[in-house]
Amino acid sequence: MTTPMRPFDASLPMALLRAREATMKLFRPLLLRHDITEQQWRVLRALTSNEGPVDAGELAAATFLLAPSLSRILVNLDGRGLITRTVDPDDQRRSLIRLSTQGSDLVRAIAPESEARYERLEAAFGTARLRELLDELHDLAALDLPAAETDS
Amino acid sequence: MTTPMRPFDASLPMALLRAREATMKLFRPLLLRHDITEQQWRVLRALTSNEGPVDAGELAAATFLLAPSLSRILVNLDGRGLITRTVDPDDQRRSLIRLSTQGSDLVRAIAPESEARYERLEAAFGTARLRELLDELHDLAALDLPAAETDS
DNA sequence: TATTGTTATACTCTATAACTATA
DNA sequence: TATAGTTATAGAGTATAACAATA
Repeated sequence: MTTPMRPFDASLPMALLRAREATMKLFRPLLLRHDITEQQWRVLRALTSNEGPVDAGELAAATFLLAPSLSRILVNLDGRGLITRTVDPDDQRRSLIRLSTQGSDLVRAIAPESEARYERLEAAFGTARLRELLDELHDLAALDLPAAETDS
Repeated sequence: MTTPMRPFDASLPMALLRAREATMKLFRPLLLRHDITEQQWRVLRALTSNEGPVDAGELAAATFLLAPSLSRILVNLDGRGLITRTVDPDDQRRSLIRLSTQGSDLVRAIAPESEARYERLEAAFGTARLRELLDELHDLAALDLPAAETDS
């Protein structure tokens, strides 16, 4: 007897992708207008959340970017004057990244439009319902299932 | 008064990405071992769901791939003998795609391992809870919010 | 004329490995 | 020796436009 795959529609990764695409459809035009890629925006957002500076490792983990990808994004954002990078005096291998004034200004410029779109989504889906969904997604991400024994 | 951004953790797109990454971490090694990319797998999975052939347009919509990306993936899968492409006799502009015997064999070979991993996830998160989450994600994706007036 | 799919082109990100500097 | 970050390299996908064939 063979093991059939569950229907494509019942696949959790697909459901997450579908939901993410539907959500991003609302925000993409906004980022495009400001000439920011999704990944660059994730970096700027992560930096906005933190008061102080963040090192590259933390930033990579928070944004789900690989170190080489992040490295290039930081070169780009630095070149555009949106972030500053300084060497950590306590550990000179570490690079401390923070939003520049110009970077903060950009986030502040995007914020109202972004929030307005978010509120439309919230109104359409339901505030309480959205909060519960966020909780469930958070718990799902926290599962941290071990890789199979057969994986290297 | 400025509009502050909501915390990075409370961002729905980030929560969806985080959850998707956590989920895919379980399946990626499996695809890697079979030398299939995530996007190629989406195509194979979409073809598995459908009994009959599917045209490229439907496939692109189902897999969230742009036409040029799909086009290259189809060349690759065709070259590996995993799919067949025929011209639709009723509309010769359309290309009808279906899984080849070899493609079906590959999906059948991956299915048991994939399902085993899915069941571990289901057991850890809860079957009923997962079903509810899938329902909510489905509803979220179905919202289809209109782009803002300011978007072109 | 509009649509379906492919090809062209430039860019970004992914992924692994090698490298530099520091610890 | 190990770690943090960058650079090298190859490959895949994104995105827009242009194109050929068909409707």
